[in-house]
Amino acid sequence: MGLAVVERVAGVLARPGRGWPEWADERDGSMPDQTISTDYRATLNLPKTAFPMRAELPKREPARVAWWSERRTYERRLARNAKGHPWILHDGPPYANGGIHMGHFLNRVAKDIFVKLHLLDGRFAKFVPGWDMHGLPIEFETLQHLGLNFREIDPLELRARCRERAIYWLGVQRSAFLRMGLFGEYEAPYRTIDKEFEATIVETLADLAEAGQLYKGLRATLWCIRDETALAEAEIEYKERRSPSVYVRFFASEAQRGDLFGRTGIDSSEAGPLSIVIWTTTPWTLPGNAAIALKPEASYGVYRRGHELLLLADVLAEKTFARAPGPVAERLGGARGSELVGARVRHPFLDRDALIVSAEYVELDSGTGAVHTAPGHGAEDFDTGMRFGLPIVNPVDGSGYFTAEAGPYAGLQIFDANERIVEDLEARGALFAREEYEHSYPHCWRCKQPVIFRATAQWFIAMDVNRLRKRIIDKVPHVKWHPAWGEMRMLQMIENHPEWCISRQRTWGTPIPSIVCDTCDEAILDPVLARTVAALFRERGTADGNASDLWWSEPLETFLPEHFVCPKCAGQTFSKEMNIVDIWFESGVTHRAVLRQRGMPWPADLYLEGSDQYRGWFRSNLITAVATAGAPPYREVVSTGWVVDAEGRAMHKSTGNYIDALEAMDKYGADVLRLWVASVEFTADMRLGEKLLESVGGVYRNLRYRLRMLLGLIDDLEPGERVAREKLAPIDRLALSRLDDLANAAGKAYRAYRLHEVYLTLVAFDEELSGFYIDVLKDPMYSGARSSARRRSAQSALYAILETLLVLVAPILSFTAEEAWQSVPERLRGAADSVFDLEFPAGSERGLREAADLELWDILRRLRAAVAASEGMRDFQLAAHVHAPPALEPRLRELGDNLREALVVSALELSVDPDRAEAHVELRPASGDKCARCWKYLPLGSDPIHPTLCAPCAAIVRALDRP
RNA sequence: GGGCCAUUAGCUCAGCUGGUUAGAGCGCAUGCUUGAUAAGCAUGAGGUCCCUGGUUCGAACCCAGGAUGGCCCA
Repeated sequence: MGLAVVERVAGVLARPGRGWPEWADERDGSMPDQTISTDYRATLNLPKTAFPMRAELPKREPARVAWWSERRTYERRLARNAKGHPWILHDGPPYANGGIHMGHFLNRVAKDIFVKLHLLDGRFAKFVPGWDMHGLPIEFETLQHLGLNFREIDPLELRARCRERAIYWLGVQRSAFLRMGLFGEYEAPYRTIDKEFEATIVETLADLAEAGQLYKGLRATLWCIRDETALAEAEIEYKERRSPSVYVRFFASEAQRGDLFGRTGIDSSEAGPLSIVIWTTTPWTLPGNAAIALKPEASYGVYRRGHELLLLADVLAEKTFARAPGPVAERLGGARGSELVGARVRHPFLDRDALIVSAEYVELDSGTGAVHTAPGHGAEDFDTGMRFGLPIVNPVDGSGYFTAEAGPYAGLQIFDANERIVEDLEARGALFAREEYEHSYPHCWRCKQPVIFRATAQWFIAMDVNRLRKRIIDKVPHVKWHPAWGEMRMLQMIENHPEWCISRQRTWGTPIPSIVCDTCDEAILDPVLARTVAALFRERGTADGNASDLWWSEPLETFLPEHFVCPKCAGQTFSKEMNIVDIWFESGVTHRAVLRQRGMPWPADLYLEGSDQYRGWFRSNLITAVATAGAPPYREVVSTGWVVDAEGRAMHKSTGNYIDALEAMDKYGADVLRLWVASVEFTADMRLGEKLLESVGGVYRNLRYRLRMLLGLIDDLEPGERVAREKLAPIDRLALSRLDDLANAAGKAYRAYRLHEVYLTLVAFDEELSGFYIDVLKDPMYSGARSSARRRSAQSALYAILETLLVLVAPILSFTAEEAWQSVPERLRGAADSVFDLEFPAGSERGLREAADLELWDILRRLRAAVAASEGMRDFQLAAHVHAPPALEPRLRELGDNLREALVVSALELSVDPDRAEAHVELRPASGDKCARCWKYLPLGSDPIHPTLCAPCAAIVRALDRP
């Protein structure tokens, strides 16, 4: 028999790579004694698994994406959940015009995590991704690419080119999204160019028109007089330009003079003409003047300067007077801007008044503090005009010539008119001073000519018709906002925002099917016509996404209802208007175009986007939903912050701190980046940099190694040998109570969208698992008899931990969880082909038993920590004496040998100590000698054939020797 | 310029309605282990809780003002 052992030893030593290191003999004088003791290593049950230590994520992940796709893992799980309660995260469409950055990564992965969570939870969590594919940035980029102005290309041709471009970018983004490991209907996403989508847009317009929610009104737009087109902010370049800078007197009439004297506390006997002095660099806008804006809280004074009286801001008086030679001025009286509101003065050359109004934007570092206001010629002026009900004077035509409304200047080109106007002002005595002025002025990106502001007719959604604004505000609190301040943010967006202008004079988009009466010029958006248009889109559009080309390609008669007459003048001939709808309106109807389709309910359970979407998609969807369906399209809204660089600054391609998502995945692997998403508080801004990702990589490795250890420990467990929970060894039962606790906490955090809390919970458990439970189990697992009840109990608990941990971690570390699940012995995996076929642990109602278990678990951890932290001898060299208070002692005694295991000592004594409130451990050297096999200090030599072994080890080894 | 958000250890974050000595993980240092080994365990160092002022017996926490950064507007 002895020989048999020696032979076995020889076999062990001969195994490649498993010999003693060369330095072993010099290391410790006792080595000769131990040489034989190492021989028993082969009789231990050491961890065994094929799950590799090195993740090699960038290499392995793409194969896993293909694996999921081939096995249709998402689709099959969704089908299995078909009877479950739906849980729908409605996807906000990214814009299809570029590659993907870490902001996309965060957004997609956060969504994916919650989709997977709910799939695991048995919910019908169908996820239909979408893309926003129309709009100016794509049109702009395409035109630049072609080197053309949009008037130089046939609209249908331009639309075809834009469509190609958008579809190309959709493809680029989709493949990057799949690389991230996302689940969802990526083979059939929704696109805003789909015929059903475009039809829905137009139908929504029809509904709004029918409800009287649409109107056509004026709006100040940037306008290029050479190209005769409205421009968007993106099409503007700022260049230096030289303009006349003029200070102009607006004289008060006799009656107006009296009013102003009263307001400024000046004696009515004061002689001389009174005027308010304004400053402008665009004299040609003076024909459009309707008001003078003052800063409400600023102080204004009336100054005598020679024979005349001048009113302007006190802080700017000296500077202004210095521009025109004259006597020293004397302040006679004054008032706050707000006190002057409502007064009037005469227009310098037209027969009308200018009203004094207030505006916060008036600045006091240049000019006179009295701002010439022409609502037709400036965005701020326009808003002020709306607030004070000023006439929107628009005396300029599309090519930059004055109309009859401009009186004496009719027919003049506006910039040419500057000189004439200044001369006339001078002749009338209205010119206080003039200079030339070099300043930054907006120019058209295409023709490089200076642009102007011009009031144009646009389509609006009326926020206050049918109390729409009020109805929206009432619904906002019905939504659950994460974080909670989102509610206030949204309320402010709705309250403070003016009317929503939904028309654009562009080509790449969905048409607003409005028509103009040739007789009376009335613009009409007829619901019946609009529905005809939508129906034709559905009927004649193809899968290419060209349905709305029909508005360009077909004559109006195709759409016009029979016997249609102008509701205003009964005219019978009409023309198409060629406006497209704002893309925010397009994405604003995704809830109509996507939800309720393909078995999804309305409203959605969740919208999750960056915090810029309070202004954008959250808002646009809310408005169209309340306007057409009377309720918000979402039950809950989660907003995320922005990904910024390691120093907290915004990422830009131009500043070089930009991180490309594909490159990052190639370097770190999607799972490390996914873990980063969970590791940060995503409702605030998130910093990201190399160093940070390295450290997340460290946490990833920890998690991975512990999964590997669990896999290694359960390798030889047979399904039939799994021990029922009630029959587990006491410490294993405690471990499962702790596991339930984890599942509860993680589930709660997940469902509240507190990902970072999930992460902290998992990492903390992982530490506890590794530092305590696994450490404690090593001895029984390694040195116990292979199929002993003790080992099978421990393995059953470890298996439960592994499975639960994989489910908890799968939404985040999808690749790693799947890889680990595939490394679980097939016989244990049962019917679950994928980790995503498992069930999310149901929340347990924590009972008294569980609470008591957790308490005991913590006591054991504390006792073990005391042993581990003891100086000098360690672990099995020690024998422990636990002194327990009377209430605790029986509970510890029930643990039996598990108590000794938990402290990782060779021997344990337990006694009651009535004087102690807490258990206390006293340590002394263990008696006996180190067993060559299990390393515990015990009496050795009970078996003469195995003199270096303790009795239990000797019995195990003998059993192994039997054939 | 306005609204909102953030600021706690080198990094990522906890810190409940104000209450002893402000915690965790990662990283770092030191030691142990060599039967999780490109691993495991223990111990330790590390903090002007952004700043200033106020309220309070007591402030990371409440109030006011400011700084820096971010988002949305202007």
